[in-house]
Amino acid sequence: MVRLRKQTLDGNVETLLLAILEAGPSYGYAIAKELNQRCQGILQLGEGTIYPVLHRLEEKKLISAKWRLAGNGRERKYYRLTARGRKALVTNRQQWQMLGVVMRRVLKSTKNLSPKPQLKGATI
Amino acid sequence: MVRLRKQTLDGNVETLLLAILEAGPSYGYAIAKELNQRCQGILQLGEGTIYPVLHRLEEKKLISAKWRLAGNGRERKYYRLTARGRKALVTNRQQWQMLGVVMRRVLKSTKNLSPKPQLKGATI
DNA sequence: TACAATACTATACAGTGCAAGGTATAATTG
DNA sequence: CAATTATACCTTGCACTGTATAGTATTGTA
Repeated sequence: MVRLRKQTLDGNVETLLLAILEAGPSYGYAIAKELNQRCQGILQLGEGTIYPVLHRLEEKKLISAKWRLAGNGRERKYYRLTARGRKALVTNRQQWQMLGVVMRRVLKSTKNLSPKPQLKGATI
Repeated sequence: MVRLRKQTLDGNVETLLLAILEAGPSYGYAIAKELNQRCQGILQLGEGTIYPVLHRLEEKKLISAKWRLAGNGRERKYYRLTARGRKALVTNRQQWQMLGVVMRRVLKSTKNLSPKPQLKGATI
């Protein structure tokens, strides 16, 4: 599997988790499954990644947690988006879009400049 | 100016610098100017960001440096892409594309699920 | 004379992903 | 019954990266 490197993903895991919770409350284990299934072959996030991020999001009050007993007799910690979390998600989407603009502006334009240095003007 | 946050940009500055050097050798101060001009209103990288990154890239042998005296009597440290740097840039572009796939896959699909919970079936 | 622009450097901090290791219960398989 | 797998959570500590801060030195301009 061609994996996404840490550095590339950096700063976006929070956004991904918020986005998944946007669809409705869920818990860590399920979120991991969901995410990894959706990004099969590209991304594989372990629990060591997801749980700490969830805790951070809770600290920042972007999500809130509630323990609940599931049908299978297991305790699950359900998370849901808070109002602040919803706002943050909007911001994060914008940020993501802006990053796209920057990356495209730089990655593309240099590509075109490099093979044929400068054609303008009569000289050459 | 609506700025790109560190976390959003994280892991991509190296790619940006490599991309700019793809067009030909340059030096820190000029790279900064170039980058900031191209991303006016979105991105503003200080020297405290760019120089350390250049040093790291040099350590990793993705770029190589050579001091040269410029016409204005100033010493400039010119950087150029190495073979490894070129390869890294290719990889980074791929990584960037993959991140796009992941983000779109997650950010979009949840958006559609959230407003209207479940319409399939006859109940509701 | 003072200030801006050019040009580079070093140090130290904070945020983030994630590997590694741990606990505990239910369900399945040998 | 024993062993394994799946479920479900947690913590500690490392490495990487962006960047704020501060410092040096030269040239040109007001």
